Amino acid sequence: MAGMTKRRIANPLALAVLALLSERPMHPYEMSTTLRERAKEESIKLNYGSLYSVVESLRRHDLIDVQETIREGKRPERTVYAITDLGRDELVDWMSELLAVPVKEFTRFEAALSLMPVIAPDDVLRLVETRLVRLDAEIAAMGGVMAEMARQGMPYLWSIEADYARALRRAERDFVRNLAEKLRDGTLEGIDIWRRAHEGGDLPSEDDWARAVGRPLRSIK
Amino acid sequence: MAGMTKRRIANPLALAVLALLSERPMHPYEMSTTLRERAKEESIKLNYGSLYSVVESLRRHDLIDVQETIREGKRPERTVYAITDLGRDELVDWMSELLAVPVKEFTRFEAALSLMPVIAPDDVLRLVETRLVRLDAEIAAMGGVMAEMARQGMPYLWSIEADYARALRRAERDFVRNLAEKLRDGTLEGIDIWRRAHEGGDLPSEDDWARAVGRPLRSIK
DNA sequence: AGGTAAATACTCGAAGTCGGATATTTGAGC
DNA sequence: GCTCAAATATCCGACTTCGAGTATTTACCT
Repeated sequence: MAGMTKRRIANPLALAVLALLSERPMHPYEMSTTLRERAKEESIKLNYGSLYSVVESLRRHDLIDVQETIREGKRPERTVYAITDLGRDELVDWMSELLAVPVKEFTRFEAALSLMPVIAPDDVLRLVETRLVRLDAEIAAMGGVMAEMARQGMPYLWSIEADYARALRRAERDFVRNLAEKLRDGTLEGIDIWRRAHEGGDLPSEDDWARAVGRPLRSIK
Repeated sequence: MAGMTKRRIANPLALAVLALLSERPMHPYEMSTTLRERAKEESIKLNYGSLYSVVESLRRHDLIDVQETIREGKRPERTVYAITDLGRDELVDWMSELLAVPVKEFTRFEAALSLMPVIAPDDVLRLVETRLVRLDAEIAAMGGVMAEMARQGMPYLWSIEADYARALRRAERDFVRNLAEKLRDGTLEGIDIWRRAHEGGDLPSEDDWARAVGRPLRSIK
């Protein structure tokens, strides 16, 4: 259970393939349409190129097997795959690890926040205000999708990942709203140095910060 | 500002390189140590192999330039790079887009949630309870790091990305806590079908779900 | 003086990722 | 019965990513 050894196959799409094949054998194209039908595309990045290489990789590692290769008329051949016992074990083990062990995810917005001082504070304010509007719109849209799914009689269990995504977006929105306020009223700690550095027209240099703080800079951690 | 054309260079590490070179010219190894010193490694995935290819890619696109190549003693050559005007524009444009436009990020936990029914509900409960403990520990540790940075006189601005990461983790913790409760007291909608499907020893099939709901399955969206 | 750990500075190849190209068949509308 | 869009099913090559390897120099300890 949740063996922490580095997994040779890491793409979540491979996990989805194992999950689908644990229901019944399929060929890759059917996997892609099934994922789309069940709206898993929203939570697991699916693209055709990756699908076929991921399937081939699973086969090489004996987690799935070719069941048959059929050809109907002159269409391209369809190769139908089935999950192996090894694949079933891997599915449970991998899922257990994903559910039990939080891992750090590197998001783009976090990267941008960490480099924020390269943009002048007033410009940042305008940009995050724009983000705020879009986040609110997105959150509302997510609510709409979930309501529609409920209306169609689908259990919450089917859209739980959407609910999770919305919870994260809400947290982001609250954070951004708070940041915008602190930028607007000037209470963000460090904003004075940041603003002065940009007044000269240049980006703030390491020295600007060093002068402002006690001086360390080379002694963090 | 924030031109939405697909960026040929997408790796956030390239953004960090542009940001560093906007301060002063550097060679790649110095970039890596500087990023580490400033704790940017926490928010921007850094690995050596990627660094050198990303730098070469930036050079090919004329966003940075070779300034000089020096050799001290018998050490390997150091190639020092400088940002170009084009690079400065790209930095501002890219940063603006990252700050203003929320994009969907595919997290592993979201993928796992969407495939959750392949594990029996009681097992899922144990797994997410473990996650809950680890999330609490992680959130506490993040608070410790931020407090220590503040103690050393560093402005909040320098650890704002850590604060954001913590806000997301807190939202995740609240979500997971809520999920665990609903699993424990059986109020999670759909749990009965889920549990019955696993009682037979098999994983729930599409038909199990189809029988349980109105029947559509092939008519979602 | 000798040894070794850490720091310096990159290089390489295997593997994975991605979007678009390809080639056929079915279906809907006129 | 003809055409054009959509569906069916996969392949390809350019580009990235990643971890591990290489080779030297400096710093420190005994």
